[in-house]
Amino acid sequence: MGRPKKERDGKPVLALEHIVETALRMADEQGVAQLSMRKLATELGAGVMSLYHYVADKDALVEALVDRVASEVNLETTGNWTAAARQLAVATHEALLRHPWAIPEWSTVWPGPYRFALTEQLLEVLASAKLPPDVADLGFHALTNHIQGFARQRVAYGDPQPDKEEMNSRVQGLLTQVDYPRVAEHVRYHMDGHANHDEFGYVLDLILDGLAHANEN
Amino acid sequence: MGRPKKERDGKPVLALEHIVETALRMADEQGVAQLSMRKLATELGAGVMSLYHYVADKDALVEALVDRVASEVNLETTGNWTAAARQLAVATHEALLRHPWAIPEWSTVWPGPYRFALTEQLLEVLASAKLPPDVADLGFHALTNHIQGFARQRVAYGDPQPDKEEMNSRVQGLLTQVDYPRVAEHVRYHMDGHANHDEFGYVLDLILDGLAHANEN
DNA sequence: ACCTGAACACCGTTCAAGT
DNA sequence: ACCTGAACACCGTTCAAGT
Repeated sequence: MGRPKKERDGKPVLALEHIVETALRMADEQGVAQLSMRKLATELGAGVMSLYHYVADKDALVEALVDRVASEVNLETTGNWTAAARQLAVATHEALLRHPWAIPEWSTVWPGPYRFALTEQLLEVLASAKLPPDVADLGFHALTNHIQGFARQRVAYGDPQPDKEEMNSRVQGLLTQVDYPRVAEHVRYHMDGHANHDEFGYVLDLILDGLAHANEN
Repeated sequence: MGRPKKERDGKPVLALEHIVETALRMADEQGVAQLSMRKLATELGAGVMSLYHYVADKDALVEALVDRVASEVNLETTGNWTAAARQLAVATHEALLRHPWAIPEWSTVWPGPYRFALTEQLLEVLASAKLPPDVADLGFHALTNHIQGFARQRVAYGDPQPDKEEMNSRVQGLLTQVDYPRVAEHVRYHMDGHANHDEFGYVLDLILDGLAHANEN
């Protein structure tokens, strides 16, 4: 709002980090869809075009934002490869839940350095397991799909999103609907909290056990 | 282009089906992101605002488009429950590959009737397996995540997309990169076609076998 | 019922100009 | 190097009006 504008002493007012942090906060509050270069600039107390000195275009900003989310994932792990893979998966899952707008972007957007480092780390952990190459590949994608898929699902069935309050009323409609009894039953199952609490970890262990088991044959 | 405009005889020029089919073709050609109400109207030889007599807003159009993709999935199945689940999964996977722009929308957008019918059918198939409720739920999400995740992955590693030719050059850069050796190795593995061809079916069977096996204990 | 153009309130981004 | 306003080429959608 009524912030000091322009330069202050000789130092730049803007900085990439400042831009990204502010954009992240705005995305967390209203979703990426609602984030615009113009709103972001206003929030920063700068002219729109100033942003373009730090970021090539809007896509690059979103990429930076997603990578900022990736940066929250702790890459240090302890224990054997299954423990390590589990830690990476859980940490990624939690980072995505902290920034739900990032879930659909996660595998759509070109990865930044943090995202690459995370992928590298997970692949490295799987490599350390000395699995047959095809099993390792399959395991990587199974883990990856599970991380994203579950985050999406958890947000969908979980707390109302700032982004989509319309959706919540539609979900209510579903429950009193009669055309799709199994769907209604399924939604009710999740709403009652039968699932959510640690289905993520449960399925994760199934995948990891499956991989470890494949290694013994 | 130079099409006949306005009414012809007494009949409406536009029709929801015509709008959706045209929009679908445009989305297939250029991606949903490039699709605009204005371009669509021009393509149809109509004024922009005419569209709003058939569709509430742009979101509703995209929902209709995604449901049009869902409508391509054949719901009739044969054989036991694993065979039936397999058929639904494969048919969905194929429909998504036919319309890659729909993959990120698939679980983001509110489902239309065809999508609901498909979900209902898959849940029904799983219900017929008489699995314990938690296993059925877990199986549903595993299948669902696998369908989407694999379609996404296959498009990412597969043929160049009309949408994102910039990405293809970035992938090339990755291969000659040295910072992320495991990532480069992984991408090369996929590019060499070691995976893609039927990893989808392979992992699908792992999931189904796992569910069937869980049922025996 | 069906179709429409003008107008409004937004976008991202190019350009030319300022310090 | 850093910042900027004006301008351009787009958006989706409201409104009031036409048939």
